[in-house]
Amino acid sequence: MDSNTKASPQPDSESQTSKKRKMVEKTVVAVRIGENVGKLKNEGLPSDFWSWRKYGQKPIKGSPYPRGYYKCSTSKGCSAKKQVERCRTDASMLIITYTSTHNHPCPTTTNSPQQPKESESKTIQDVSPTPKEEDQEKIEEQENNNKTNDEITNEETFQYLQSPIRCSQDIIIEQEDPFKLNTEKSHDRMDLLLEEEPLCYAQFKNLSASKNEELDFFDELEELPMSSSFLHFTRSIFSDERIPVAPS
DNA sequence: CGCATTTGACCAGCGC
DNA sequence: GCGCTGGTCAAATGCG
Repeated sequence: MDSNTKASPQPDSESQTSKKRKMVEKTVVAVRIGENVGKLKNEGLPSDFWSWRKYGQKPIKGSPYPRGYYKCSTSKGCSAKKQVERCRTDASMLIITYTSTHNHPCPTTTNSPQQPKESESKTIQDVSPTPKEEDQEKIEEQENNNKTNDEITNEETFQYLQSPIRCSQDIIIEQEDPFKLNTEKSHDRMDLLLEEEPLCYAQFKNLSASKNEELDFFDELEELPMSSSFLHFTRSIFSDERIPVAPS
């Protein structure tokens, strides 16, 4: 687009090195879109704090659903990308793969026009003053390298993420292992799995009026938080308030 | 009119 | 070395 041309796909970051298709920093997120498919934009594609521009779509072999390619349009020079595809066996599951990192602060913290609600931003900042995916990537890198208590930390995070939103769907991810394949292949542990259950937000809203603004934020944007900021965010909120989720 | 999305083509890595 | 597949670009189209 801007600097990288088609003819010479200069790697945006060192992580991409020379190999185009090899071992880039990836963060995989599984999102359940459920009944909101028709309601959400882009077939229920949840976005995060950044705005994304779709630049391609390709049918993926072995999957009945195409994969969409998105670039971060929040900042012009941002090389952050994400790929969105549906789970082969469960159309209600979206698999979002984030690659590269944002080279700009999260728009949430900068009062972006996309984030009309200020209260949410404040909340996020409270939880994570520097919500950068970069941090997350680093953390994950450390976790990969140093499998000590860091791993435990990650497991805790994973549990935190799972706990409040877990329904019966976690089985799907356990069984359906588009990530596990990747994990086995690259012996790189799955960076992150976050299941999204929109119902949780609705229920959460009912249960916690004080969090109404945050819920309204997600509800309004229909977004799925996933990055480090939201790891903390989710942990902070959900771990303190274990909302029992009863899938209806 | 401007911007985002769609879609086909092209390029490059990877497996056989 | 060849073919396949994934990833990206860019023109065309649609929408606000």
